[in-house]
Amino acid sequence: MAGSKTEVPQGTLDMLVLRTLQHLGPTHGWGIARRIEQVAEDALKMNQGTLYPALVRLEQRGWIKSAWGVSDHNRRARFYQITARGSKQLQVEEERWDRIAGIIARIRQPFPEEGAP
Amino acid sequence: MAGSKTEVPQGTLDMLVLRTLQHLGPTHGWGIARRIEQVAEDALKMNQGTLYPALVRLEQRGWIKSAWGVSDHNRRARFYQITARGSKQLQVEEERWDRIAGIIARIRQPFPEEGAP
DNA sequence: GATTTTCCTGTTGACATTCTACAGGAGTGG
DNA sequence: CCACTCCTGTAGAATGTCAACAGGAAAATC
Repeated sequence: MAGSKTEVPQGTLDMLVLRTLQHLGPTHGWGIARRIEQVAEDALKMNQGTLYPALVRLEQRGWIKSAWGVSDHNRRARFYQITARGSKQLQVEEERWDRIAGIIARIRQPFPEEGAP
Repeated sequence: MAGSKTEVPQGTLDMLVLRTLQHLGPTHGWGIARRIEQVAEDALKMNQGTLYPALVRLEQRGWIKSAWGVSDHNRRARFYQITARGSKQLQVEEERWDRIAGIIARIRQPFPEEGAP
C-alpha cells in the first residue's frame, strides 16, 4: 500500500530536460534519461512513460526541436535540441525553482527577523 | 490563455504546511496562509482553494489534527496541530526535497567529474 | 544463422494535486 | 445598517506523473 509518491515534483522534469539539453547539445531521449540518472546516481529513476510525453510537450511548445538521426550505437534515434525560446524558458523555470527553494529554506528556519523595527 | 503554471510544485504544499505548524503550534488555515505569504514576501500566493483541501488531506492521513476554537480576532476558526506521525512525515518530505534539490543543483553544473580515469 | 541482449521510441489509463472561481457566515467599525 | 476584515469551505477543469505494456532494429553471443 502506501507507496510511491511522485519522484519528481510536477514541473521539475521540464527544467531537468532543458538543462540537460543545454549542456549536452542534441541528444536522444534515452541519452537524456541515462544522463540524468547518472548524475543522480541512485537517487532518481527516470520513467520512459514520463519522459517521452514530456519531450512531446516541450516540442509542442517550441522549447525544443527534434530530428531523426543515428545514435552512437547505430540505431535510429530522435535527437532533441534546445531552442532559443527553450533557453529562455529554462531561465524562467530555474528562477522559479530558486524562488521556491528560497522560500522553503526560509520557512524551515524558526523565525526570520520579522518586523525589525 | 497560456497563463499560470502552478505556483507550488506538487507535494510541496504539504511540506510547507507541516513545517509551519511545527514552528507555530496550533494555527488555523487562514493563519497558515498568512504566515507562509509573509515569509515568502511577494514571491508566493496561497490559494484558499488549494490550502483547505490540503488540510483535509493531511488530517485524513493522520499528519495533523484539528479542533474548533476562537481566533485572536474572536472568530470561529479551526486550529490545526501537527501530530507525531506528521513530524515523521515532515522529515521524510524534507529529505526528499533535499535529495531532489541536490540532484537539480548537480544537473545545473556543466560536468561533474565523470569517469575520473 | 538463430537466439538473446541492448538500445531506443512510444502509448494507455489511473491517480494525485493544484488552480480558478465561487459562496457564505460571523464579528467589527463607521 | 453597511462595508470590511476574518475565516471556512466546495466544484470543475487542467496538468503532469506513474506503472505497465508494446514493438522494432542493431549488436553480441552461441
